[in-house]
Amino acid sequence: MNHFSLSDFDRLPLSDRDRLQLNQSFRRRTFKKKIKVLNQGDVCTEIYFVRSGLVKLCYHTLDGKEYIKSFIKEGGMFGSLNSLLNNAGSTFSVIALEDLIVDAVAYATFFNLANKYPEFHAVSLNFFQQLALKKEIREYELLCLSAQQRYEKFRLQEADLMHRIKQSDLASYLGITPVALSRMKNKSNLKIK
Amino acid sequence: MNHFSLSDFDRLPLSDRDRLQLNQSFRRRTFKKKIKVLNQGDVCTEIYFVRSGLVKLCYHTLDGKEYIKSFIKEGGMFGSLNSLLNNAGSTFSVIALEDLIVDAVAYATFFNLANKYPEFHAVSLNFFQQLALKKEIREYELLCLSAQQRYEKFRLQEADLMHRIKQSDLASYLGITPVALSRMKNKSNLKIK
DNA sequence: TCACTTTGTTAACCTCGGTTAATTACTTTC
DNA sequence: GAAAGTAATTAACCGAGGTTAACAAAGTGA
Repeated sequence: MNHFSLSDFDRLPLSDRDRLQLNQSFRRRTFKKKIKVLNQGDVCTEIYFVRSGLVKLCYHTLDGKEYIKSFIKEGGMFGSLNSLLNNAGSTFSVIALEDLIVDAVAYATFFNLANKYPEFHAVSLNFFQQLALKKEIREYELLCLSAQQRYEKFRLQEADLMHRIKQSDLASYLGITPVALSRMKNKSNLKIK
Repeated sequence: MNHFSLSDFDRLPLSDRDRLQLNQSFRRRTFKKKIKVLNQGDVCTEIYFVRSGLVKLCYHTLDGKEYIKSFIKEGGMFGSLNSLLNNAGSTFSVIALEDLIVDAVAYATFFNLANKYPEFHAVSLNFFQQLALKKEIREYELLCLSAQQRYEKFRLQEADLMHRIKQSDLASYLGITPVALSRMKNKSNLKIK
């Protein structure tokens, strides 16, 4: 969940009282690297704004495999759609890949303010629009591109993440094994030489 | 784009004048089977509600391959996010798989009414929420499930579509070739015997 | 600094799905 | 109802990626 950040709220014409309420409803939380921020299956009706650090959102299967949905870094946000919309357990876990600072806010707070301020409603609408668009792009990549093409795209578009994440996590994001990724990288190196 | 239909509007407490305007802004269109309803690359700022029939939303690649994003049947709706949100060309085409009746409405009409009626805003918010959720589920399937598992899931959850679509279109939706799907089907038949 | 753990590389082997092509079965259409 | 087009099946072959395992490299910690 990206394309939307805390600073979006600063632009809203809230009353002093409501702005205070909004600010107070944020709870700052910190997590050490490798700590699980959200556990797959747990209901989580908060939204998290990442101030610094990096997390991975990932599915864990019964046979112990991990598939990475997405990476969220500083400036981004995340939350569980299945919890927010269906009040059900999150379909994925969230794990800190770097020491993490987030601001958490209950989704209910959003709803209350959205009923009061049309501008706020536009913000939340925009958020879900951008999320749907982002998911659609990921769907396209998984459906139409080969692992090799997904790798090249990630390398170009997420250059800064390339040296912040483990190669095995990148492989899991691309939908292949670490062995396959290592193999692939060196094959394309040969072509360059 | 599903989980949202024309009947949602009937429940809205619009004024007589606005309801008339809303009803008048719908344009009924019909398409024969096999006709392209929307061409990949064209800007399309309308939303389509499917009254009867069936369409496929699909990506076409430069080398002539087709990948099916989703099927939309009567009661469902579709539109191009990239056109609605970015005023850019649609990333996919829409093709009628059966004779089709749709009601088309300009997305701008939505925006205008949403600014006027909070209830309307909730409808559009809900729409994008459900769309994001749907895309997330598809992402999960493509990332975590094998072709075989995706086939079984489709067979159970979209039973009515199984005999309305060509096997080659199902294969394209699952992300494999028609040959692979035929092979897979018969392999699992053997197991049943 | 030396042991220990984690991560990445490489090789051998295997499976699944892609490609091509021939064959059969079904639809259209005239 | 015959001809032409469209779908599905099957087989042979190939390549990408999975699996396992052994090894190397790089962190991490007492």
